[in-house]
Amino acid sequence: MTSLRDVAERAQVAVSTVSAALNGTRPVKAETKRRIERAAAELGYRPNLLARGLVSKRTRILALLFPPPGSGFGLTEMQFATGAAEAAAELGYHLLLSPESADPVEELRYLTGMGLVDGVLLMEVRLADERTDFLLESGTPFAMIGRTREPGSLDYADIDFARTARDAVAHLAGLGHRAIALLNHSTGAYSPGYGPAVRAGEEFAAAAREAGLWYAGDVRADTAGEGRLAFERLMAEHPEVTAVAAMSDQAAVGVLQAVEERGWRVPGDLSLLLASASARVAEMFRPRLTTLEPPGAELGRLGARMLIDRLESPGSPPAQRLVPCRLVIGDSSAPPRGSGAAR
Amino acid sequence: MTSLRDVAERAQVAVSTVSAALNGTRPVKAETKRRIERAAAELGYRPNLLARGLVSKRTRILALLFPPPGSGFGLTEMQFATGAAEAAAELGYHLLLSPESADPVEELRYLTGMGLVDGVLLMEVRLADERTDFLLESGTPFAMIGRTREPGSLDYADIDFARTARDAVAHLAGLGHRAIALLNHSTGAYSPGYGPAVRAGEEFAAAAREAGLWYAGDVRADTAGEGRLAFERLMAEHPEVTAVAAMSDQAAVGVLQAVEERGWRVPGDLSLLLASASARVAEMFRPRLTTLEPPGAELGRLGARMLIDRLESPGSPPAQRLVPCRLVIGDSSAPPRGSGAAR
DNA sequence: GACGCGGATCGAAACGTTTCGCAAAACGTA
DNA sequence: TACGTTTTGCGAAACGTTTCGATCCGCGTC
Repeated sequence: MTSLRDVAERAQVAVSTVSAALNGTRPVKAETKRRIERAAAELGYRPNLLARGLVSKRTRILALLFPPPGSGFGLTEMQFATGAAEAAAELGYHLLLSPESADPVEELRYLTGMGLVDGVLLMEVRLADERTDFLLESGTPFAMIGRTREPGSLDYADIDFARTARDAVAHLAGLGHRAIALLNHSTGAYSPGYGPAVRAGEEFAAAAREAGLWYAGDVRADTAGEGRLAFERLMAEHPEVTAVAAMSDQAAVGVLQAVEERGWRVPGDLSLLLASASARVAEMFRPRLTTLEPPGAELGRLGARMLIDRLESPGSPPAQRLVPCRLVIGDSSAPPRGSGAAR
Repeated sequence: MTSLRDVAERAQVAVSTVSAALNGTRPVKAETKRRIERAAAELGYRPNLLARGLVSKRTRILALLFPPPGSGFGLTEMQFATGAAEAAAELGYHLLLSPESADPVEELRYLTGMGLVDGVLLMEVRLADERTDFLLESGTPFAMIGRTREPGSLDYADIDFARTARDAVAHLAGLGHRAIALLNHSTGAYSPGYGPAVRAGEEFAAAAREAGLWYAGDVRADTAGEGRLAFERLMAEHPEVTAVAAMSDQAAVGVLQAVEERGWRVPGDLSLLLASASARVAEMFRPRLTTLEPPGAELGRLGARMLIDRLESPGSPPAQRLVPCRLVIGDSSAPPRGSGAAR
């Protein structure tokens, strides 16, 4: 491993001069600089990040905490990670992928105490999240993908649920639907206060109200089995519902089962929207589902970028970005049954 | 940030003694040790990884290179990452998620040159892979998820394609199929020599031969459109084929389209297997597809573990593990058309 | 009572950087 | 020529560890 000293020797200057020349920390005579750069290139010199980090207290490493598997870790969550890693790499940073153990706060204490990471990127943020409390208290810079209930002046990138819900509702209302339902995540599978579930619920309700649509909100399912039952119950209690938006792809599978069982067809008898699933997933369904595709990679990129901004200019105003899901129209949404148009 | 020196002061001993006591590097009198440990706990001391790494030349950080998005990065690939991160964490290591740029070797040179990572975990390995050449030459420890054509004494964890193909073929043969086809990845989308494509092709052919089945191997598709066309062509040329295994979920979508267009049903008229897709994905299809679920998380875990073994006992014999995909039987495989059994 | 020995602890050096006060050289001006 | 100013480069210290030879102490032995 070639060090700054080797370069200094070869270029016939002092170590500190090499450092200055290579980093542009202070002016170095053009000719000397050239000589140093040549020596560095010839020796294939690469600065040692550890030594640099030790003195500068900056490692240019970001940690991304990811929740234990099973808690709905899908394609979208992976896009957070790859998007963040890419944005970080573009800006000269690295991303550490840290699995979250049973005690996330202890995990964070450990992670930040080592001096290894400059900042933390949080995902799967809950409305009240102990992790943010710890990070605030410990003074560790961080940004969130998702957000707490009162993000105050914290940095975050999240889905624009308000906009997304209104787009979806407008799509359905435009087709002629008058009564819709949101098949939300079940409270059991996710810790209570799981942001997306709560916000989707609130915003779909608001959007439906604004559009003058009847709305059933408290229908919940996360598995195919649950989805089937939930849909049956919904139809029993509210037969007027002609369109359903499902938050979970698994639950959508159950709805399709139930639809088939009663001899119905999608979209003739029921319009089915998939909320929070990539178009790639929606394509696998028959018929191709209309979907609200979450901007996973973009949120990851934004999160990483705002964290880096925070690190490099700590005083700047908080960055808070909301990005709507993209409505990708498939073959599962059509005018409601009995409207005469499609059958 | 509390340092070794603070602990030493509080415990009234020398810095080096604290280091020895905390790491067990050399014997320290029980009472002294207790005193030191108490002081460390009271101060909330955490060793600084950078300083430690600087002298020990070991950071306990592993890098996982992941390919640029678009090259078929799905749920399985993500499981490599999370599995590896978890296994690493269990053993006290960290995982750096590194996006691979256009020049992977330069990327590696950079990554390993900084002294930041102890070893590298490679995925999406090709049969002839320049990255392994570089890593071997530079003496960087590494392990592969996947493998080159001649892995020699390299460490790897890969899918057991031979076993997987035989399981799949046995399943189909047992149902009565006599002629099958593998809908492989198209050569265009993947760099030539993409291991899984080549090995799946070879092993399915071998398994079919052994089972006495007629086999069509050179059918390729990676998108729905390609899948539809490929299937149509297959049926035109080889109408005797009654079962298809698709390597790509997208291609399977195309096959289902084509099946529907000709008024057929799955599995009555065609048995369709999904190779290399998680059961969760297979469930979204109607009917639920029979699938060969790759052991993504396990391969990730194995890869991380063998890399760590290599780091901690460099002389140990190479670890090479093959794990078969799990055959998850869905509703898409049944006796062949015309067999009288199912219709 | 001197000597040697082993266990326990200490102190200093080293890892590869950055940072900073200072000295040397170069230049312009009186 | 002498002096002040700017430019350029140097050397030492510091970051928080690990490592290793040196030192100190108590004890048994002859």
